[in-house]
Amino acid sequence: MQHDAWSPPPVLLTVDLVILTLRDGHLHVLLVERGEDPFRGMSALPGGFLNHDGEEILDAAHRELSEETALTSSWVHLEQLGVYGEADRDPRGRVVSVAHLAIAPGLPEPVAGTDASDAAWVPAHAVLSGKVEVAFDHRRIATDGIEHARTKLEFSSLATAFCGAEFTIAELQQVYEAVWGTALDTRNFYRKVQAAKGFIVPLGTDRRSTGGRPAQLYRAGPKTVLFPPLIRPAPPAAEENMRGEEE
Amino acid sequence: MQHDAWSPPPVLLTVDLVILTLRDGHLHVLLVERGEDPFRGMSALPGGFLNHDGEEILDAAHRELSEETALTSSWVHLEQLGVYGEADRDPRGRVVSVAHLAIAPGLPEPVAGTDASDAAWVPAHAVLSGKVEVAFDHRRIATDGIEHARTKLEFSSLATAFCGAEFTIAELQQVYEAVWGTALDTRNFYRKVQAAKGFIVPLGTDRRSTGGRPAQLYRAGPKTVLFPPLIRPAPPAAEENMRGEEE
DNA sequence: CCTCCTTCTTGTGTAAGTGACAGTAACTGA
DNA sequence: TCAGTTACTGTCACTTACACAAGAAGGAGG
Repeated sequence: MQHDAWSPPPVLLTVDLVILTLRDGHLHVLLVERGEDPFRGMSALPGGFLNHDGEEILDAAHRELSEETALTSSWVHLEQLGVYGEADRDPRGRVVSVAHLAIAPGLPEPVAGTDASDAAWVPAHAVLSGKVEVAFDHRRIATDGIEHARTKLEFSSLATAFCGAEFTIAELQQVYEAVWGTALDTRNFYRKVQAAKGFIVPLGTDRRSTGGRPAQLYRAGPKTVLFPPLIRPAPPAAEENMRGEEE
Repeated sequence: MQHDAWSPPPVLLTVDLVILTLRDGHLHVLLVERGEDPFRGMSALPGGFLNHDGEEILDAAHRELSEETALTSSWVHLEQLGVYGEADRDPRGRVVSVAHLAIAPGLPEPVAGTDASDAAWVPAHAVLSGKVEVAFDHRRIATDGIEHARTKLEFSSLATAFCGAEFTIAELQQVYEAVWGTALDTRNFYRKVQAAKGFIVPLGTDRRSTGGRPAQLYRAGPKTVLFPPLIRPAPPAAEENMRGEEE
């Protein structure tokens, strides 16, 4: 089927990042304003081409992450999300993007002064709902990334990546509430997170005065998979009445 | 940072397939014997380069699937698994592989007479344990694919992809037992699969004589996400005794 | 026709988990 | 010490999960 004269078509690889963080109790995504020509001036996910032929994809993701944010690679969760390679997704030609999901503790400073013309934290719902236009197929990538994070919060200890090294259970609950967009019962939350052994480990009763009773501090535990998981409450939608459908 | 003279390094894209099926009650993976030069003669996952610049990745996966198996694209589950692009994974140069997971109903015939020198169904445990050597990083890809399938069996209706259009609950249970490698309680299994509305729908009490009582036939239902999920029983390993760890 | 064999199908009791609910504990500042 | 703020906990009703064994429906053979 393949002649010796035939050679496979080369493609260009980019790395795109869905960087999530919490700001004032809401989930935010980092978007940059494109300074280059396709979609110049439009918002887009941070990302870029491989630097050189030998650069590892994950290293490129780390590089882009530190270029766009002032984050050291530690304390940042970074994982591969998937490939987006539709033939017509980039007007420049065949560009295949490896999307990554990054999660970082709250970064109050809206990063700026980097390669990209401008960078800003945008509320996640603004991207999901389409209020903010984004270039390429980046809305789908962001949507997939956010949904991935929401699901992974249920079954893994990913939520601790939104917090710093030390956090309180109340802060952890805020993470879940912000990412899922739902309110949770405090008492049940306490019971569940403490029932999942290895999720969080208590530190020496440190305190953090915020005007009330001091909170116990915890750090992330060794386990990355949560058991039992924290099942996300079903949204009020999807009510399907099926009657006469027994046996 | 990037000069006008700079241009991103091109890479070659391949599509690799982890094709799973059930044969005599055990999970099998399709491996081909490589006829080309890197790792010639060694077993590998079926796959290949993009045919031309405009070929969609998913289409390429379908093409490779039908080249290696006599399967029509219908009745085959095919989804993207992830990207494997380490710089030194292919001695020919920078080759990035988009791995896919394919699941097909039992194919008793060991496929042959295709482009690849030879194709054979290999028991999954032989690949996982390293008994069978495979080229490139294909052992990791296969391992990831199998683990992905195991997890997805819990939360999606993926198991029906291992069966034909019609199946009995006992056959569906065999799928779960084979993929997970564990025995399941028949009564609880019946209750659970029937509790997940939209998972399977009964047909008109057809029968299939196997010497015993005829079995009810079912087909896959409309729902792709299972609720409640079928939680996989924890393997006997991973017993961690943590004492004095209360409160 | 009866019996045996093989396979499919079902119910119950108990243990654990889940969700809804409100009040107490610990500290700060006036 | 009193009010304000935040952190933390216990119970009860209900649902779900698991372990467990007997009956139903057909085929084969006497």
